[in-house]
Amino acid sequence: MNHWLLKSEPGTFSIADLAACPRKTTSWQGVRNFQARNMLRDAVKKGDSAFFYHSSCVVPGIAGIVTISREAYADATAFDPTDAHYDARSTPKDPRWYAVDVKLTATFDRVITLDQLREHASTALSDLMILRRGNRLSVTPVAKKEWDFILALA
DNA sequence: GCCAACGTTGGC
DNA sequence: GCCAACGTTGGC
Repeated sequence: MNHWLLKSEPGTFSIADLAACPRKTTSWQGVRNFQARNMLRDAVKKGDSAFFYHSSCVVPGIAGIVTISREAYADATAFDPTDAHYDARSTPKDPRWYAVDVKLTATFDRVITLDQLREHASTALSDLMILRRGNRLSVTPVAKKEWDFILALA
């Protein structure tokens, strides 16, 4: 079982929005970056856990945990001309973009803030992608050691 | 709103 | 295949 970190802008879709979804489950769609797509399509497996990260907001940080409840399938938003994530180059026969389903399994009482994570940037979390300069990937792997360390901060 | 740090596109 | 231009992300 692998671990991941998924970014979402709470102004667009927050952990509270996920909590309000039926079965606390939603389709994680709209990823339009090839590196992130490759991870979603090839590496993210059913049963994997992921941190739910709030980005581009007042207090960026990890707000909770989701589990992958369905592995990669074609991202339908790419086929919808009225959708903000429409991509004419993606077709049902030859999908360019993929989604997975995630289910909310934990909401932290307090967000583990980016500042908190940074306190360990030169020690336990020195390899954490989210702390790397200029990192923009919306799907990044989290090593088991890092995962356990971060969990202890919650 | 600014800006650094990318990723993507397209002309050549 | 190179690379300039452009677009996007995301913290501040």
